[in-house]
Amino acid sequence: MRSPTELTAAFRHRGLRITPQRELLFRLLDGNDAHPTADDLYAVAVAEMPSISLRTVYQTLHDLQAMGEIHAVDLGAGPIRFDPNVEDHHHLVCEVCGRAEDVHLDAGRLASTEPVVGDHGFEVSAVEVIVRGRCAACR
Amino acid sequence: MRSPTELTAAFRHRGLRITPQRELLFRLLDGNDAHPTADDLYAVAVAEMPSISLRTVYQTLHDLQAMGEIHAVDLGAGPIRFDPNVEDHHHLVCEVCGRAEDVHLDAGRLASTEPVVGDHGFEVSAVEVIVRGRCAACR
DNA sequence: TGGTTGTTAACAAGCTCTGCGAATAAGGTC
DNA sequence: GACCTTATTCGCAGAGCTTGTTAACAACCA
Repeated sequence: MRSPTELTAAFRHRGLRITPQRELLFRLLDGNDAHPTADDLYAVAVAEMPSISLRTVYQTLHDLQAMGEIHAVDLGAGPIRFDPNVEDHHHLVCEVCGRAEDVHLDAGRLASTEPVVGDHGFEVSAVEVIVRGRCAACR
Repeated sequence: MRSPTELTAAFRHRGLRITPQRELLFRLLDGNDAHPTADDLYAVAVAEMPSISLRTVYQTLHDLQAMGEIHAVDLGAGPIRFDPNVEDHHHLVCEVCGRAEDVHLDAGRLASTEPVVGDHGFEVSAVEVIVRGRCAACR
């Protein structure tokens, strides 16, 4: 995800308006590597802006997702997480505490899935890897 | 998943009872590679046994899952799918029609994620790969 | 400043899945 | 085969997450 300042420009460029709610969410997401859920973000946002609604959080997250600024990640354990890191990376998910960490798997290694997939006549657009296990803290 | 006959024995062995509902679901899952949802299975089951309830379908799927006979797969698109194929494999998901196909990625290739993961102090129990794209029919 | 139009908040509802309890039926025993 | 014990089923209510709807509101432009 780009910086809040750049996002502001990008939204304006698309004819979208900049509201205090959106600015707040831009800030909360900026550099956030905690893989928060919509509800997580809402909880933090509401502390700063009591009038903000959960609906607006979802709305803004969808807008950002549509612009490719964030990714929605379904880790198969509860609600969808949002990830402002759109670089090529994957996730380690702790089966005990549920926390997710980023992991950078060798792209070349995964790229070699393509010939295999080719046999299926599949046109690949993305490869997601979820590594499940127990994190250092939970062992 | 083992055959319906073997499952019957396995359930009995565990002190679980064999009911017509369970027998029906064993049959519907046997060799089923369509990655059905609980509701999919219910729809087919109800055609044959109008009195069966969705609740029972979920219940039986959980039982089978607890016995390791099937896997629950969250493809990040709608409800959970159930997969009687518990061999080591991964999934291709079509972003257009939503269908899922099995794909056998080279295990050795994925196993080499372990040293990378090791840096995080993570104890790996499973690696799930979802390949997204468009299937042959949807291109 | 005023008008236009995108945004917000609140509420209701959809969808998937689970908890609960009474009625039912499987499987063992006599 | 009848009976008893106990697992199972069914139906419904409800939790949890997410989205649709709409009137009031506010950002932006002229």
